[in-house]
Parts: sequence; structure tokens; C-alpha cells
Amino acid sequence: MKINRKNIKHNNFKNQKEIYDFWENEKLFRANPSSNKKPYSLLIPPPNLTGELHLGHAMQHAILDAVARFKRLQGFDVLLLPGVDHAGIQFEATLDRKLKKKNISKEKLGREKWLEEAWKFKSEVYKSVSKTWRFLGLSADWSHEVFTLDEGPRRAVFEEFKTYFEKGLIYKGPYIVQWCPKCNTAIEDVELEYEERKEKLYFLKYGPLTLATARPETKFGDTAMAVNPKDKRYKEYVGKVFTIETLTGNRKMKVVADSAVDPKFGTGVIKVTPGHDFVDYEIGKRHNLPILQAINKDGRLTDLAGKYEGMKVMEAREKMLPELKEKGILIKTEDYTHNVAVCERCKSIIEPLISEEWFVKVKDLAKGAISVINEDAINFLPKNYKKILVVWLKDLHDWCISRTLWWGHRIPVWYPSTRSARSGQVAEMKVSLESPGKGWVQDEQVLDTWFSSGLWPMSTLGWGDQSQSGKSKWKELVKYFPWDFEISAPEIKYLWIGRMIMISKYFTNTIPFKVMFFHGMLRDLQGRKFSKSLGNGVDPNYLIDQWGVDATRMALYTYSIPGRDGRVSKDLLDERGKNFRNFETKLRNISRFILELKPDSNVILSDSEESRDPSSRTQDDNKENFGNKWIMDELSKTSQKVTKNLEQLELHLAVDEIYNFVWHQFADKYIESSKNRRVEAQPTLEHILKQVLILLHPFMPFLTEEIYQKFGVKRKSIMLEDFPQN
RNA sequence: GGGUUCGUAGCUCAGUUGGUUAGAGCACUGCAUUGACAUUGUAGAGGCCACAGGUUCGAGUCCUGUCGAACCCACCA
Repeated sequence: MKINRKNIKHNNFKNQKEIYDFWENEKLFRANPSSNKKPYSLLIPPPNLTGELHLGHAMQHAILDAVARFKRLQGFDVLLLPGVDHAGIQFEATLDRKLKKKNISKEKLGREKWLEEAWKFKSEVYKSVSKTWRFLGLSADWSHEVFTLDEGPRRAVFEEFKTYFEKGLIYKGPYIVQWCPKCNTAIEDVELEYEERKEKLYFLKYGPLTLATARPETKFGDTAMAVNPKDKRYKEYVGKVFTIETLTGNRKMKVVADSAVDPKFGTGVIKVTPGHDFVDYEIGKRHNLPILQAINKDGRLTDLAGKYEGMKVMEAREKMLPELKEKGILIKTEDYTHNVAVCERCKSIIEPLISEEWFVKVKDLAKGAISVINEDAINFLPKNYKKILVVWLKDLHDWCISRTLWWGHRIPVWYPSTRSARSGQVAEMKVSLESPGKGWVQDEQVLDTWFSSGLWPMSTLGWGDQSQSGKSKWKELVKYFPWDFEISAPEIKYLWIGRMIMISKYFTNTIPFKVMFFHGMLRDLQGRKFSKSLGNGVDPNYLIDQWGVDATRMALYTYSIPGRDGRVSKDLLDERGKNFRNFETKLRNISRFILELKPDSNVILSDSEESRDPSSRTQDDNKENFGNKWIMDELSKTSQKVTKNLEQLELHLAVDEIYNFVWHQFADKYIESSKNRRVEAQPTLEHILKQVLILLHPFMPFLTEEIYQKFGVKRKSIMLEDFPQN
């Protein structure tokens, strides 16, 4: 690249915002689909639109940005695509809580008005996310920014739904689902958490048999008893029907034999409640048992419960115990500790129940995903996540994709009348993005957030969008897909990563990304996750205020090892932040020494990059004297290692290398020894400094740009430099 | 019950395919300081690399087992 010195402006930036604006105004973050440079694409995991970015996000984004900047310096056409996710349940719950405080009820507002509020709230929350991104120096291509509910993704999601529908992979029907009574919607297995609870195990008399249960209140929904077929104790009872007292009259129940029953647990007999338990549902299906609904969607008992009708589950359990005892049904209780499923979002106890929902048959999708993963088409970091995902994919059950919410992609299914909509008449419905005509009513439910997130690698590049704006993007899809780099927290490996692989393979017959980087989780010193309720989190904005962006980024890179959790506290992060802030000061001082305190200005200003030969030997060049040759060798070794580390995505090692070189080789040894031959060493000093800045730029973008601007001979921005070739 | 990962200095952690004397930051001790830099320099102390076997010329690194910690998955009613 020819340097035209006349065009070079020395920028004296007042603050980091000015630097960021300079980059943005110069369009240095923009990808260029028509350039002949080799593409390198990175997809930012869309953060949930629910609030502030936390420390984990900051680390994730710092990693993405370092890789993107590195690849740009290497001469790639880099696309770092930003976007945010509408985060269905979570967003809706947050907004409802907010509205409740203002005494506005959702029902009163109605769907349309509520959605207006939602979009307002969305842009409010988005501002804080966007601000933090810029704060961190994220070099994202803002011209490509996407929101999951935008038109493009909406059309892509429709395409996805329609295809499944036409291929017979989508069905609607009653099925047992994990139901959150508080969020009032079905949720997926992967959306639940387990909490250890100390409860009781109740031993109840059912006809001639005694069985153990933790949930006596589901008694009203029992339709059978079951034992293990190999259990000799109960052989004579199998197939026989007994009359069982239910507290609301007698019910005839059969004893069935099913291998799902563990003969070692309790008495070896279970009551079967197909309407409110997953195992029981399966047993029921195998033995053709009737299903009774004993618990409603609001978590209260139904009329089956007689005088207990309307009571919440826990209340009913307490209240019915005396009656059970009195009637001789409750024989004894034992202390019992077990895991209770709770909603990941609101922590309320999940009620398995039967609900009319939409499902996707995932068997073929999963098979495809397994095949691409086994072909090693995706480079998983760490490697073992490959196996973990395959195991999960192997016995995946059908995906419940409907949610009883308003915030999301509404299911693109229409019914000819309100009545057929209510009864969900499958035969009459039409799949369409827009209304098929007057009188048609759209399905009330929306799609699971992950239905659209799973499509993210494609929908962000215009896939499935038949409109003009979608078609104009096809070149980008060809150029940037599959993505070169994707990063994620391990906790959403199934929810998101697994889905993306399945969906991408199904629709494009290829992988969604070439590198899948799972960073570790940042935890507190006791190894617990950060959470609002524990208050153990560390706010990235605090660290940035205290130590600066670049130092904060550096501190985070030291925790960026794939799959390795880091234990941190405010003190520990302050320690590292301070350490790298000191490093920043060191580098400022080095540059002041080299660029501002020059021995003789005539000697130093060389005219072009080429005319200088920094590797020329000094008179007394040997190891002990730390001469030019020595430092050039050290630099070369360092840049080789840094390049290798970056290529292998070992950012923590790269940071370590540069840190050590700058401080302990360059500053402590070379600069010290150069003081008595300053004039002769000056070209080398400048050369090394500039190379150091380039090596460091992916990690400390602001500082390196700031110092770079002080060079006499330079390009417009350090972002336009070339990464040292080795 | 199945799976994964970890155990290295007082603390938080690095240690790339096995290869000199096992490293960093912080903390600690001595010394220096009109210096580009005290947000510094320099010297140092601190480790049976969890434990026990094995493979090897050679093991923090590979294999087996034991103990300890954490996480994920699963239909323990």
C-alpha cells in the first residue's frame, strides 16, 4: 500500500467515543459483499431483550471482537453481524411485571395495544444493549443489524413453518407438556430447572395394594396402578381391576405391568396419572388408559377433586391429608428429598398437563444434525461438546413449538371462522403469512423463541425471504454462509446450538458454522452462577468505569478458555483490571518515550516504511546487550506465537505473549539498553512499537488506535494495517 | 443412574503435539528511584503439579485405580 503523506491526518482523539465514531464514520466495520477478499463471518449470539448486558456477554463480545479485528488485519472481508432476540417468555414476563406496577392489566389492554407497548419497551431496552456494545468497542457491521421479529426473519420463519407443515413434520394435538401456571404457557424440557426440595413420600392404600407417591393431590386423576412385569410380589394382581376410593367416590382401576416401574422404589407399585405425569402418560399410552384432568392450567384442582376444587396444588395436598388418614388410605409418610421441576424464568413449580399444542417431529432433523456432527464438519471448542450434542440429539422427543404468549412470531395458521379457530379444526386451516381473506382468524399462539433463533444463521442473511429486499441479499448468503465463527455460553447448547445445526442441515444441507466456540461460565468464588437474586454478579459497566474498556477486555480474555469456567469476584476482577490498566499505562509511557521524547527529530522521521531496515545490526549486538537483532528476533517469535494462538482461538495465550513481550522484553530490556545509543536505535524502537500496536489491536482497540495516530508515517487507522506475516 | 470437566505457589489461574531448572498476576520480603513509567525498576521467598500404580530414555502432560470438587443429562413416582 502506497502511503500518501499529504492525506494523513493526525487524529487527536479526546475520548473513546470519538475513536469509535471515527471508525464507524470511516465505515471500517462494514463488510463488503462485492470485494474479492476472502470472507470471514462471525455471528453475534443475539442477546435477550430483557435488560443490561452482564459480564458473560461482555466476555463473549470481547472475544468476538478480537477475532473479527484480527481477521480484518489479516486482510479478510469480515462480517460481524449484530442482532437481538425478542426472547418470548422472558420479555413478556418482564413487560407484564412493569405494566402491573402501573396497574395496567394485560387482558384489559388487549393484544393490539399490548403489542404497541411491547414495541415501545423493546426500543427502550435495546438502547441500553446497543450502548454497551459500542462502549465495548464492538466492531459490528451495524448496517446488517437484525431483530428476530423484523420482516426478513418473519418471512424466513414462515418459510420454515410452511416447509415443515408441507412435509408433514408439524402436527397439532393434545399432548402432555411442561406447563408453567404462572407464565401460563407450555415450555420445553430445556427451559426448566430442578430444585432440590425436602418433601414427604406418602404411602397410600389402593385396594389391596400399597403404593408410594410424592403427589397425593394427583389422586383425582389416577386411572390405573402399575407394577414392574418382573416383580413376583405382584404377579397375581396384574390385569385385575379393583375398586379404589378416590375421596369423591369409587373408581375402578386396573393393575398394569410396565417396565417403567422401578421395583426397588417405594413398594414397587405406582399410581398412574396419565394427565399429569410424563412417565404415567407413556404408560397410559401403552395400556390404553383414560386420561383425566385433575389440575387446571392455572395450577388449581378441577371439579374432579370435589370439595378440593379450586385449591392450589400445595394447599390441596395439605388439606386432604387428614381425610386420607381418617379413611385409612394414608398409611405412613417418610421424609423425602427429590428434585422438583421449576420454570427457568419465574421459578414456579411446573405442572405437567395435557394441552393442545403444536409440535415438530424432530427425528429426521436430529438425524441430519448427527450426521454432520459426526462428519466433523464443525470444529467444536472444546472438542467434547461434539459428543455431548450427539447424545442429546439421539433421543430427542418432539419439539413443542407453540407458546401461549403475544410476544413472538404468531403461528401462521388461519381458520375460516372464530368457531373453527377455537376448536382448532385442522382440516379447514390454511398456512399463510397474511390473512387468506375476510373472516379468517389467525391461530392465537406464537412460536417458541427458539423456532426463530434456530434459523438465525440463515435468516440474518436473507434466507427464505422472497421479497425484493430478501432477494437482494442472496449474494451475502452465498458469501458468508456457513458462518466461520459462532460463540455461545454452554447453557444454551441444546436450546440454540443444537437447533441451529438441525435446522441448517435440513434446509441448506450444510452446517450453520465452521467453528463453534463454547466459552466457560463466569461464576462466583463458590462456583455458583451469577444471578440477580443472589446478587453475586459483577457489572461490566463498573469495571469499565474503574479500569477502562481495554483493560476490562484484557481481564476478560484471561477467562476466555473454551469450556473452562472461571471463578471471579469483584476483588479478583479488580485485581486483573488494575493489572491491565497498569499495562496500558506502561504502553502509554513507552510510546511517550519513543514518539514524543525523541533525541533528534531529523534522524527519526524516516520517509517511508520501506527505506528503513530495523534489523540492521548494532555494533554491540549480542544477547547480553539486547540489541536490534535480538529484539527483532524476539518480536518475530512473539508475533508468530500470537498469530498461532489467535488462529487456534486461544486468546488467553495470545494476551499472555504480548504482555510478556511488551513489558519484559521490549520495555525492561531493549528500551533500557537503547538509552545509551538512542539515535541509532530509534528506527527500531518505532518499528517495534508499531508492530506491538498491531498485534495488540484485536484486544485493546482503543489504546492502540490512540497511540497509532501519533506516528508520523501511518495509514488512516490502525484497522487498515496488516497483521505481521510470519 | 449415565455423561463431562477439574484438582498446579497464600489467592485466581496458565502450562499448545510428553522434553532443560514448572510459569503469570495479585499478595509477601529486601534493595533502588531527580530516570518514559511509583499505575516503576530490581533481587528474592513461596510448589512431593490431590494420592497410588503403570507406559516411556524422559510424565504436571498419556493409561488405570483411589479420594475430593463442580457441571450436564435422565421417566426415581
